[in-house]
Amino acid sequence: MSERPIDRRRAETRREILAAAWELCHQEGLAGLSLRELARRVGMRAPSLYSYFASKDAIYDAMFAEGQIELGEHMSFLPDDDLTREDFRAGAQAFFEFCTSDPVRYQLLFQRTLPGFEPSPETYALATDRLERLETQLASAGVSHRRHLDLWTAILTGLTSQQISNDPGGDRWARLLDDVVDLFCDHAGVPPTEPSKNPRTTTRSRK
Amino acid sequence: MSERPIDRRRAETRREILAAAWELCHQEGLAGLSLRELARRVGMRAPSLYSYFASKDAIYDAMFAEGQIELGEHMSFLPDDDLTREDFRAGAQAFFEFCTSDPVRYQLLFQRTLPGFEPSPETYALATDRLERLETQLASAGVSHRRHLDLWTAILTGLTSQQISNDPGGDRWARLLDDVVDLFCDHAGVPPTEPSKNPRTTTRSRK
DNA sequence: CGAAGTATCGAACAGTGTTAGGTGAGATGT
DNA sequence: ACATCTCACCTAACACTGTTCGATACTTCG
Repeated sequence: MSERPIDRRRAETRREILAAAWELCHQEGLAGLSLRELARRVGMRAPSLYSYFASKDAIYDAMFAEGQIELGEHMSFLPDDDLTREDFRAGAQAFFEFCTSDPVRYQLLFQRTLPGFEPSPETYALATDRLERLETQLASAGVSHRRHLDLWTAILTGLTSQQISNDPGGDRWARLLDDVVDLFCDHAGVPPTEPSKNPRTTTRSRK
Repeated sequence: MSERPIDRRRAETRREILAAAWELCHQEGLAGLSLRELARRVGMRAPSLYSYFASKDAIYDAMFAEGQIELGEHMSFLPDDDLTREDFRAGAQAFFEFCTSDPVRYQLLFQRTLPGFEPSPETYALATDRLERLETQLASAGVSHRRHLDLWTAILTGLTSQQISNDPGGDRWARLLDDVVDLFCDHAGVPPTEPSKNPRTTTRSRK
């Protein structure tokens, strides 16, 4: 019923526009997205884009949704139950790597930076769903207070945004990651993974 | 020489423009600053502003400088030497309060949000000076590793930005502040203020 | 008073997102 | 096969933006 080839063609063009939008943003910055330039890159004029997206913000919204889905996929390797401290480490690193690998995407997803842009309810639901999943994951490790969830998000976004803003391409804050995870886990009551007979300090894995 | 009344008048108008710019940004958002509207509010037309500021970004730059100076004054109650854990707490709270009390100013000072705007070298020096002062303050408390300075800034900005973005006007992240400061101080080796009966981590050892 | 300096203005330029209305091609119905 | 309809795309235009140019008043000074 909705398999009409005409719809397939439309969806294909939509994807093409979105891909060009990402490329343009990577080149000119997130706010440097110009509809006339975007249209030129896909062989159109600016007004023609409006038959595929209701507005410029609708394009940002679709990009936002894409980014959320990508993040979900990037974090999907984590189990839903019985998270260990090692999982916390791996999760933090995966999130950090996801963010720093594409600052423009990070800016769109996590910084409220575009003047006037707000994700639509359906798109925003992707973000809250992801946060709900994180909530259950933390709960499975015995971290059930919202205080701890809030602390976890604040720490992770704090590190990543400092990394992106003040040392792009470097590792000045990336190197703090493991220590911070241990700090959080100690505070939140996530037991160390290795059955060490010396629980005084963090078990330093030779890396 | 620089006391000519004509210069005083110019400086006065400059201040008037800046005040109107802050007010306009508070109403329309940081990016909602329109030169024509700004000029209208001070009884001018847009081109006249260019005899007081070289560009719109120059206005943002002056606002950035004002914000940095205000932050310096807001944090000036802290001593330069021998910071106690109580000082860390008070400093964190003061910074947090400064940021959340004016999200627009926070956005200008700490988020790289305005497309294309970068503070001028002289203005940026205000920021680096402030960070240097923080560095010496931390060092006076035995916290001399750059890792710890970076961790401190990441934690504070992480908490504040989460507070502003996800719970404006509330206290969801504000309530975490004291715990986080203690967490950091324990990790960085800042001794507790009270002479506790538990001296496990009180030794101020430099590594 | 004339001259110099200062403050402000209108008009215009090159952009921006967005809307209205029109054109031509291809699919569809009879 | 012809008429109809849908879809994709266009041009023109609007209201806005920051910014520049050149001219016009007003102030101050020699």
